[in-house]
Amino acid sequence: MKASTETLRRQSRALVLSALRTLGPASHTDIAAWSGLSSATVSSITTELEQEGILERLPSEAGAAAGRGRPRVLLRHNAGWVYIIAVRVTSETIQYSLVDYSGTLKDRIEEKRPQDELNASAFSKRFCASLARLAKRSSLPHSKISKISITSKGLVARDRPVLLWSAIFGDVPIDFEALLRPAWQADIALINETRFVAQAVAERLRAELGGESPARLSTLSLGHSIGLGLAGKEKGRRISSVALPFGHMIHQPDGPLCRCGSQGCVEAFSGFYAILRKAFDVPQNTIPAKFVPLDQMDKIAMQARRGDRRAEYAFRQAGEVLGVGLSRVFNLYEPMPLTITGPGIRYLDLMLPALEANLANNLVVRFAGPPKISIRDDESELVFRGNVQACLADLDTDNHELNAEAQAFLKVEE
Amino acid sequence: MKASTETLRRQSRALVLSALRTLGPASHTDIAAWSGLSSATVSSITTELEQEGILERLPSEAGAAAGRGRPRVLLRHNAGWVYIIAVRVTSETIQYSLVDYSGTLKDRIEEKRPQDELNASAFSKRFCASLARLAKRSSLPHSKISKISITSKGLVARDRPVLLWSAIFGDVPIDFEALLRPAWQADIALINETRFVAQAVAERLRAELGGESPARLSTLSLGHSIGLGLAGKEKGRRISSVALPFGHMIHQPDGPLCRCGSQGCVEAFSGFYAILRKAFDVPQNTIPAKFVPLDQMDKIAMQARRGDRRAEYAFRQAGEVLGVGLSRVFNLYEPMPLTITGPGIRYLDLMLPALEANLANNLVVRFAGPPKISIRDDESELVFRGNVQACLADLDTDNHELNAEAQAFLKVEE
DNA sequence: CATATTTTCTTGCGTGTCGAGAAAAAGTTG
DNA sequence: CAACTTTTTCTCGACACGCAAGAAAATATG
Repeated sequence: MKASTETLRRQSRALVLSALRTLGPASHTDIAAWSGLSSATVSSITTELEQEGILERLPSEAGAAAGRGRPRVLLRHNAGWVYIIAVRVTSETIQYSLVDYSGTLKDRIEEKRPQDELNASAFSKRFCASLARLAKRSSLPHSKISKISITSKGLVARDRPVLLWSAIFGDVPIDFEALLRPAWQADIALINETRFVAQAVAERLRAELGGESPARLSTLSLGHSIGLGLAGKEKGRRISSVALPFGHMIHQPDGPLCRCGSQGCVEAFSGFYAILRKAFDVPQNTIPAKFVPLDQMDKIAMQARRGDRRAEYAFRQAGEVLGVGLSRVFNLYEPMPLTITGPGIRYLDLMLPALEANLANNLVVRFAGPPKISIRDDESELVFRGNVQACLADLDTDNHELNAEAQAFLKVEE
Repeated sequence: MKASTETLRRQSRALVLSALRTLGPASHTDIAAWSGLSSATVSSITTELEQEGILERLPSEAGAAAGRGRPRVLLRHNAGWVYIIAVRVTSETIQYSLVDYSGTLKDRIEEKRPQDELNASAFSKRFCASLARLAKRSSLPHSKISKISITSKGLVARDRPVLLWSAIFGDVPIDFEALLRPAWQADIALINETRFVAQAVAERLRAELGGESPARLSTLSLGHSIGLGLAGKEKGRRISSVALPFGHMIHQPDGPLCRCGSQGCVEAFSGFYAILRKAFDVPQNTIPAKFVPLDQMDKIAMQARRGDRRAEYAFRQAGEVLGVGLSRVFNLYEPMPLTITGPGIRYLDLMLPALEANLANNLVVRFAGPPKISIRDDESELVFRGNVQACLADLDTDNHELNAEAQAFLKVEE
């Protein structure tokens, strides 16, 4: 709505910071060239940011490739300006990562989740303790942590960091805001992890292909549960992403029972437990297993590859349902490239033909042509990177309120 | 990305114009209060816009409710500044509406489509002729028409005004850009009509409820085919909307044959022809009828209400499929209020219970609660109003390039 | 040590928004 | 009818932003 001259400055500042994120350490002229801003504007903004402590000058260019003229002054994010903590919660482990403002991983705690800890309050208690330990270990005051971004599977509220439904705690909600606010001033975010897979893949593609990267892309995560992420280039060079609760989209109203209590969700056809259930011909409304060991899945896959009809059909059906589901998504959004990740890619040979066939059987996909499908086996890394990239982009865009105290401090100094 | 001081002016100008759209004729102070801009800025912008001929002063306030102080100078859009033509193409009729810049309908041509005109080139020829006639009748030069916005059902390309697939012409595309560019300089847009139903409903709700209006809403159009529109409040007070090709989302991969050639589309269960086919127990892969007279549908409905099992089931299944389909959409976006329009609302009593039951059976909808459903019987009016509102909002936002010649003209005058 | 080269930094200008107050145009009151 | 009040419009000076151009800085080269 109303935009003032300060809005303009904000945008330009964000643009400068964004230039440094994608270029790495860079000089005035580099930033000006990349951003389209004039050299004068960049100069004014960088000195401002430098005084505020957000940027710092690189110690000097070591003379190596110095060239002829006045030596360039390289700028970069001041790593110690603020920190973020990226947490990844999976059903097996929790990973707490401390990351500085330049995006470098400083410290990490990984803990196994006891498989019998089905109690939300025990989980919460340990969660808080580990978080505190991580900050303490680097002797960082809590005020230096500007964002705690938690990723998980399951259903996440849109507007609050609340886990509404998860495979482990079911309908017992976990409110991370209520949990962490007492001890932390940081921004607290809870995001479905598949979103960040999409974010990371899109970010990487943009870095590689530049303007040629696709306007939108999707990522599918296969495992115990099914996740779908979408990423798109918004105006202003930023990449935005969402996670869709694809796993709990109804595929067939009277279908097999899902962990969420509904019948016929995509997950109830294509999740590991669903494939297991089908392969062993267990009744379709049996309450699903919470965990399926990978080697058990491997065994079924082996049977399928050897020609066992039942096992083969279990995987094929999983692929079919994914294909139809994706065709629905692409129908509503638009056909876009697909990247598949997660432990389930080990069985992709058993699912992909059915997936592709069903994906193509749709008016919109027929017109746009079949989307490119690619596979990545580093889901964990992608989730982490995507999370960090999104957090840092957030900070770059609106580090203005946050730093009010720092700015006041500077004013006094003058 | 890069924003300059001119960007700022653009935005402020758009804000002023947008204030006048929602307030009607208004004074400086009104505009300043509504927009948050200062009185000085508004003054500078309005005199600018007035000189360019975009705004005009209202002839004086007739002294009636004049009040005490200096009399207000009311401003409004200069109706004759530019014109738009809004065209609505349905399978039965084509409606061409000439609308001035203030949003007033100036002239309209309605023509029946010959039911045997299945030839795209005959259609195209008549289309061009009628459009030319409309402009000529008001003796407007083509250059005064700044936008021709066509609405239709069927599959529309995202980035070009091309009708890719339609019930009548099938896969024979109609490229309105190629068709109209020779004779018109106007912007040419082709949009699925359900989008504008959503736009109009959202716009109306905002006018009635102000900030209390829902952030998002959906509209479902029932008839020969099925349409779904979504509208949402974007930042900057504007309402944005999309039409989703909901009718051709696959409901069931091996389901009945759809007019589009796929099997199991939503339309193939819930469109009029699908209900007819089911009620008469015609084989599900029979090539669907292109038109179903309303009185024939009425007859089936009558039978269903009297207890005919087969007819009743045909409608119930249509409702079920719509409900499951909507649950999928709400799962991917978010649950939101639903407005149902179109000729099919006459049979809603036969479909609504099944629709509601299936809509609720979903994890996401279960958490958000069942969406409010309302019914409107003025689809035609909504499509028209939504189209006009969207066009005018577009013009208000970027009438800057368009008016380059007018501005040059003014420069010479000075 | 002067010159070429490259980058950084500064100055002046045009444009945008805003606050405050002057000017305008009525009604109100003695 | 003239002075006063009220309400709105309009103008002016101050300040912020971005930009083009050129001055200044810092180095390599001959």
